[in-house]
Amino acid sequence: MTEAVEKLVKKSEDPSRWYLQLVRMAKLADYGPVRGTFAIRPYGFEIWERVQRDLDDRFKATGHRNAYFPLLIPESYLKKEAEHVEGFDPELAWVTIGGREELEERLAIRPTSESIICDFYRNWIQSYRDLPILINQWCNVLRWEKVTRPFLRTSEFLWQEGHTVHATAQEAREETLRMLGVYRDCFYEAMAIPVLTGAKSPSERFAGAVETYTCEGLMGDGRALQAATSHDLGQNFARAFDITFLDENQDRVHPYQTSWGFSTRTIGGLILVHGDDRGLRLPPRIAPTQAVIVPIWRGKNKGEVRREAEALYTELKDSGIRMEVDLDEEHSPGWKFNEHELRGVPVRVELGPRDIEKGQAVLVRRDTGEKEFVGRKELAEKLEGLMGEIQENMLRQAETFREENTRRAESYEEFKEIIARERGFVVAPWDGTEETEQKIKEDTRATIRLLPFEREEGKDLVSGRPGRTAIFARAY
RNA sequence: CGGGACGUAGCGCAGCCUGGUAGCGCGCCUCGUUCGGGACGAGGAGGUCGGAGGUUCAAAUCCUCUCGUCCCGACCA
Repeated sequence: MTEAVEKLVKKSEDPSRWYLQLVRMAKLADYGPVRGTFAIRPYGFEIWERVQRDLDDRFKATGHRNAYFPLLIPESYLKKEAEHVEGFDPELAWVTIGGREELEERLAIRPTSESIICDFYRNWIQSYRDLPILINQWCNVLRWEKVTRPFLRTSEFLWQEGHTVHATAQEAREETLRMLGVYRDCFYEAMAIPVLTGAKSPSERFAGAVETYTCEGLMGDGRALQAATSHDLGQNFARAFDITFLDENQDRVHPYQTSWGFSTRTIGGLILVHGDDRGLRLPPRIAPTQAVIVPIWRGKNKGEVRREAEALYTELKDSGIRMEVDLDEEHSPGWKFNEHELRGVPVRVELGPRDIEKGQAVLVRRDTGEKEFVGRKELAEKLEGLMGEIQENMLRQAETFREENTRRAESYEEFKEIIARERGFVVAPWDGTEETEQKIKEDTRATIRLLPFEREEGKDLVSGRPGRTAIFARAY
């Protein structure tokens, strides 16, 4: 390897620096002038578009429709739900001047849209016949963050927020869990990230929610990432915003609401879960380019190789694979190999004079590095099959990693040692009190990531009191 | 928001201590030779030294403030 390749620090040596370098070298994002603002560059945005499309299809399939709500939220709206303001107050950015006039009431740039959406919903909902309301919004939000990193924590970020309204508590709860499942499927099937799902502890709940459910992924450095959340809001917001409807019995009652969100943070998760020392690795389902053809030519046969590469490109593209052909004449094949590996392209197709002679091409998998010679006629079919295989293998690799890094702690000593030494997920009983949760956090910096749905009883490692199993980790 | 480090060409850095005409590597542009794991030669372009104020005949260099970045902690998708 040459020194240029070694410019990317090893993931295992300095994960933090590796991440920042990779984001810039792979042209995913670039820093903005204001703290926490970033430009998502075309390659990064294409990944987001793929994820977005996958999720959006799933939302539509479960009966949701998209809409758009205002960016600016009057202060008085935010204040209506007490817990909600308190939760977001430290992170708000305010608009106080419009044109040249000082505003009578300052306007918050949305950190999330519950409050302003509820204000609309109050007017839109009169009767049980208006329910359920199943609306999703794709937008940007702003939270004044102190410590930021591209994708993982940015002041402004892109996301999707679903806001639904239901006649009964039961329906709202079902919706909350349904959307958690939708996220889970997207992570597993599209992003090849094996997330764990479960409920949050009360202290980690969304401000204003009755219950928060989460998808938690385990990153390559053993830290957990909250990747998407789904909230059962109960009647909290309906009461605060005075949303009511007449039910079948002619009684005026408050409806039940949910909200759920998934953000560009997941791109950070994708990088951390799948990336390696050579750079990014993208699952085929969301890779903007699924296979790249690198022609290898010599002076005398350049024209021929070039023509063959172009023909192969057209042929494979027509068979439905997202192809790219790298006809750049300034760089050597070796340079291109490294470049496309850095970008995480799932398969490289090498085509040189020897291959043309033999009527074949060389396929190299990004996930395993395996090299294979394939006859020209079988190429399209082979590639198509490879996409599925790579997708599956990447999920399997991530799953294996997660399993190897999920440990049961039998004593508090052991718990502390695991967090200090290996990190990863630690499974241990919790007595349900905030005191023990807080103590563990102070001692180890690990927090409860989730309470699994499968209830398991046990004795709390700190207090000795009876409790249920929780999953702990140090989080991003 | 605390503790530490750092802002000099697109990227990585030297110069600062001891003030005196801004440098190196990579990248970029042109031409030629190359091309199966980051090719080579020759020419060339590019910086109000993060910003503001101060000290000085003179500031990248000294002082003050400010903005930003990174690492380690407290809060969050």
